[in-house]
Amino acid sequence: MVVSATFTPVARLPSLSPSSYVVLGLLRQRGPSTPYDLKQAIASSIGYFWDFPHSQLYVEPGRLADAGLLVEEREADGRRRRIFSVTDRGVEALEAWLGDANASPAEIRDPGLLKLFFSGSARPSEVKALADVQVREHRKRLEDYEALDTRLADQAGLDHQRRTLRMGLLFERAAMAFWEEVLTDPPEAPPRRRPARR
Amino acid sequence: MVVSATFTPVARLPSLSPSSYVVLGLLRQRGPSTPYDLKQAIASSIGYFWDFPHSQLYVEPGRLADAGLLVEEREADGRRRRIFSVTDRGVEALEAWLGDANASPAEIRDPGLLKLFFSGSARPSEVKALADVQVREHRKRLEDYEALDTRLADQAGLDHQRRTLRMGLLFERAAMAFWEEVLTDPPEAPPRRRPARR
DNA sequence: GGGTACATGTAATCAGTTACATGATTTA
DNA sequence: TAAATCATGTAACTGATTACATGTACCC
Repeated sequence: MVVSATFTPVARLPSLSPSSYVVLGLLRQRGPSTPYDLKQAIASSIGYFWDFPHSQLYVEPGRLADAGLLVEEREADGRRRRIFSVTDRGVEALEAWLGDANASPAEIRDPGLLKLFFSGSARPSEVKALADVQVREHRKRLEDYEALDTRLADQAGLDHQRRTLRMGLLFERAAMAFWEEVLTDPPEAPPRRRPARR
Repeated sequence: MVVSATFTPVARLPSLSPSSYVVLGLLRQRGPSTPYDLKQAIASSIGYFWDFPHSQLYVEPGRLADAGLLVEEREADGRRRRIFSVTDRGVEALEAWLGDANASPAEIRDPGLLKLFFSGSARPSEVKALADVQVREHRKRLEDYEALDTRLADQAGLDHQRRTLRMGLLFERAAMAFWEEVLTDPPEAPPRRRPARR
């Protein structure tokens, strides 16, 4: 006779990515939500810092559900949308992550900065055009943040979101100052390089 | 008799990613280089803002070479390393990119901030621990940048690199101030949420 | 009732990451 | 000459993006 051993029926945790935690964390904050709800929530908050296309929000929750961290339900009525909720194990996973004070370092992934870095060989007018656009875009973003901040200030219980936004404000202010400086005091063009090969 | 029409033998440009431009731009700056050279160069400069694992630096140049933007040579001697150089078409592609003043917006991809955002339900001590680590890490990073800046100041022709680094300095200073503020004036914990489902 | 914007999802592709594996050089 | 570190690469996987496709609600 075969004795069935006790084993955990839960799938091995596929080490979770930042996007997993965004999904997990948002569901925790908001309670049961559809992918579209998440999309909306992201668009007006954490998406400014960590964005991804909406298609992810249909795939990633599925993964998390497979891992037992979420459960999926279907609406009964017409749309039959998928509604996800965090399970106890999901909360555990989230809290384990939050409880670990270590985090890999920030990366300012900024295509504009990347261009500046490589603009040594470009014409000064191009650098100026770049900086112009950047100042405009950062100003716009800054205004968005300020409006958002005002909204958050009214509501209780959103202090962590608001605080995170504050870093966004600081960043945008720094970026604006930076690009204005590029305009008023442009970097010097280096001596011409030797021509490329071939 | 078949008349061969004029056509461009160059492969269709697979729209280039930021990493493509990092490779292209570095090769332009440095002249012919091996993947390892690039790795070194990235580690002490643009990698702080836009990093990727070294394996990419063996794959991506291959892609660019297929697209006709680089040429690959082999060392004749023992190691037979692969040496890549930018072609005229590569320079064109790079300059087209630099010449376009538009750039998609920056994303501060910061796992630490992500944790803060979702720490509403965490214990205050956890937030404190997080902030402690962040202050330490940002201070360290700031020191790195300052050392790097001193080195760059000595050399001529690196003004654009140095300028880019300046944004890094501004960011790190802002981040340090921010996390110190989290320590001295922690965000308020929201009222307890309803328990998760299941 | 036709158009437009919002909403919902899937499939194919591709870039990026992880893991592995090994070779070459220096140093103890 | 063994150990350690630096250097070089590939393969498999999987997460992310792009593109497509269609459904539903609202507005004129």
